[in-house]
This record gives sequence, C-alpha cells and structure tokens, in this order.
Amino acid sequence: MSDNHPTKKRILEAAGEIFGTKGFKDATIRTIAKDAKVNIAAINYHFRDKEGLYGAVLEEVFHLGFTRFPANMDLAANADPQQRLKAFIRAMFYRLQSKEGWGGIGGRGRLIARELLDPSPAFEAVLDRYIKPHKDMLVAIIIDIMGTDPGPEKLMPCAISIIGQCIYYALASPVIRKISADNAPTEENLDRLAEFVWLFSLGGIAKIQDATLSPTKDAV
Amino acid sequence: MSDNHPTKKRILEAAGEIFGTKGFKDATIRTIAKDAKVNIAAINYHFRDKEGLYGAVLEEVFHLGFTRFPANMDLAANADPQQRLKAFIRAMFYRLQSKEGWGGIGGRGRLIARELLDPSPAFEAVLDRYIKPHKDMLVAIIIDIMGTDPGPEKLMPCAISIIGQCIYYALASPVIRKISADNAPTEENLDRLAEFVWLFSLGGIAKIQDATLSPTKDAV
DNA sequence: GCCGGTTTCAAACAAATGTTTTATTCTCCC
DNA sequence: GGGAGAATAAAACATTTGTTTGAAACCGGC
Repeated sequence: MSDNHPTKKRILEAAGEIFGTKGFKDATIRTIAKDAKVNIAAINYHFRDKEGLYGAVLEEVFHLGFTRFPANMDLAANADPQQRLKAFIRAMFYRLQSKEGWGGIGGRGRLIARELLDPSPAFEAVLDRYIKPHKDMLVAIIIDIMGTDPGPEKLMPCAISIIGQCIYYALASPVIRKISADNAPTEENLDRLAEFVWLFSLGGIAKIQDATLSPTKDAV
Repeated sequence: MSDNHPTKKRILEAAGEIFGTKGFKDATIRTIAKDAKVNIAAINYHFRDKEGLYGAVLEEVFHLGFTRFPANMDLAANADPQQRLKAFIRAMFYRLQSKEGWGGIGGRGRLIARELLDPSPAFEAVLDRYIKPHKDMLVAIIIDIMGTDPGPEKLMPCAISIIGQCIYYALASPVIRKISADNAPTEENLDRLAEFVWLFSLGGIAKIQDATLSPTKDAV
C-alpha cells in the first residue's frame, strides 16, 4: 500500500467534496465511489469504513489548509502586531474560502462549519493539532496589540469575536448571498472582506481594552 | 383538525428538539414519534411527510423566538441607538441560547445554524418573514449610531460582523466549551457575553466609520 | 514464467427508515 | 344511540445504504 496511491487519493478528493457539501450522513459511499471512479468496496478496503474515510478526509483537509495558508501568511514574524492580525484574518478567509484552500461554500469549507456544530470523534485530534495552536497564536497577537495581557476575561472573548466573524462568512454565505449579494464571499472579494473584519476587530479590541467589564458572575 | 391539537403539539415539540440536536437527515420519525408518545403514522397523518413536519417546526420555532425575544427587547423605541444595539444583541443571545428561547446547543438553536449552512426549501419563507426585517432593524440602528448613512459598503459588513459574533457563539459552543469553558454560552452568562459583543461592536463601528475602505473592486 | 500478496470488482446481505395500508377506536352531531 | 368522519394503531412495503464476500486481475520478485 504505497501511499499517495492514486485510488486512495481520488477517493479522498471526491470524499472531501461530497462530505463538505452534503455532510456526513447525507453523503453516501456510492456517490463518493462514483465521483472518484472507483468501486464501492475500494473505499472499505482502503479506509475500513465510512467513518474511517471521514477521519482521513478531515485530517487531510486541515493539514492542507494550514500548510497552504499558515496564520502568519507571507509576513515577517517581527512585523507589528496589527499587521500580524491582518495576516491572520486574511489567512483565515483564504483558507476557508479560496478554491486553493477549502473552496468555500462549494467545497470543504463547510466541512469545518459542520464540525463546529457536530464535532465528530475524529475532530478531537484535529482540535489539538491545529485549532488550539492557532488560537494561541491569535491570543498572542491580541496581547501584543494591547501592549499588556488584559487577562482571560477580555482575551478569550476577543479571540472568539474575531474568529466568529470569519467563520460566519463561511457558514452563512448562502444566506448572505440572498440578503446582500455583494458581501457574500467570492474568490474576488476576500481581501476586501478580510480588511473589513480586520478594521472592525481593531476597533473592537481598542474598545474592550479601555472598558471595565461587568464582574464575571453577573446578576443584573 | 382543531388546531393546537394535543397530538400535533406534542409532535412539534419533540420534532423541534430532535431536528435541532440531530439535524434533518439524522432525525428519524421513529425517534420523534417515540419521544412524542405518538404512533409513527400520526406524523404522516398530521404533517403529510417528514419534510412537511420540518417546515412546520421551522415556522413555529422562528415565530416563538421572535415573539418571545423581539429585537427591541424591553426597551423604549426612542432610546439612544447604542442602547438599542445592546438590546438587539441581548435579544439575539437570549433568543438563540436561553431555555425559554431556542435552548442553545441542547435544542433548537442549532436548527437555525443548520439552516444557515444548508437552507431548506422551508427556509425561504422564514427568511422574508423574520430575518430580513430583523436585518433592516439592525441596519437602522447602525445608521443612528454613526449619525449618517455611510452607504452599503460599510453598513452591510458591520451588520454581518455583529450578527456573526452572536451566531458563532451558538454555532461553535461545543468547541468553545473545549477551548475556553468559561466563555461557552450558558443560561447564566448570556448577559456578560452580550455585553462583551456589544462593546466590541461599538468599537468596530466607530473604527469603520472613520476608515476609508479599499475600493470595492480590489486588485491588491 | 510463476507465485505471493495486494488491489479491484460485481454481487449479495442486512439493517435502517420514510411511507402506505388497513383496521380499529374515538368524537361529536343529528 | 347510531353513524359519519376524524384520529390512532400495528404491520407491511419499498427503498436506500453501509458493509461483506468471494472471485478475478494486477504486480513485483525470484
């Protein structure tokens, strides 16, 4: 079983597409096999079962996305933190949306959104290997922007707000297209959308830095 | 077929829960029937088929959410726009997350997230009836905060960023819980999270208002 | 050239699931 | 109180779908 086996590769490719657009349950082995021009049994032979295939797809998709579009996207490590945030957000948009990455709504980008909603058993590994380090990177950038560590009560929600905006564009693009077609993500407007989210987030961070938040145990 | 028929009501209740947690395809009418303590055939009898049931659930869920937690939540219409934004965001959090609303991750809140990802045929109606007016309300608030209408290039992305943050908390709460348990939405911290998103967004709006954005057709 | 293991293939299997059917029970109105 | 229509129940049906099986084809090494 030499790796990057052509059959295996074709299956992974087709599966990424089908799992992304239809979701785990709606995707059928038969459709994947047909798209990959492969016999049904080949899938079970190479990946044990449907879940095994899904796990392999997930790992491959994350690996691809984070190597092709790393969080510090074409940027010197000593760049000023605001530019690093811009690169971080741009990388996220490109990773999620571009054809070269997860292909946005038509493709595997949705696979990630689905995992956020219903984490699969295979997601746990991906979480530790890719997502947590990615989050730490963002947190470090926010600290640098603020100049001091404001503590987790401000840090984490900032990170969530930033990531949330990026993911939402990927998640809701069918609906965004219906309500405001110009702002639905496409290959052409990723830079514009990323720049917007960047500016918006810089404003948000600044505001949060100055604010005194209600105590954690709120009983308003 | 007198309405709020007890059987019909029980089915709707159970279906909302099951569809929300499992999604359309994973939910089986047998499970729903069992939870509702109803014969399987009763579902087809009252709702024609599985899709008909789903449509009814969707309509009922949106109606409930937007009447119980309207966007101007317990607030005078002439309140200052910043407070109106705060109320808007709080309403969204409560609608999505509270037990009395869509019950967050355990319940029907996920149903909405699923619709954003894969809009069903039944979603179209809900979009016109509930979501578009809701969006218009937010846009009006943003205009009031800025003092002038900045044009759609700034308005719509602001609205998307704000809504995106709220939805993301609902969508990703399983993952947020794993990464930063304190900030996963619960019945108790909704006010705190909403206040955070409000402040962050106020900062974002201010920043965007002052910024000159790249031209729409960007070719950096 | 042939033999071992690997890979592919077509067909069959078994389980799950939406829907329909047919009979029975219930409910209300005359 | 009886009957017509609505509502419920149990069982059967047809389809989809993940998986397995057993045979055929392929391939590298001796």
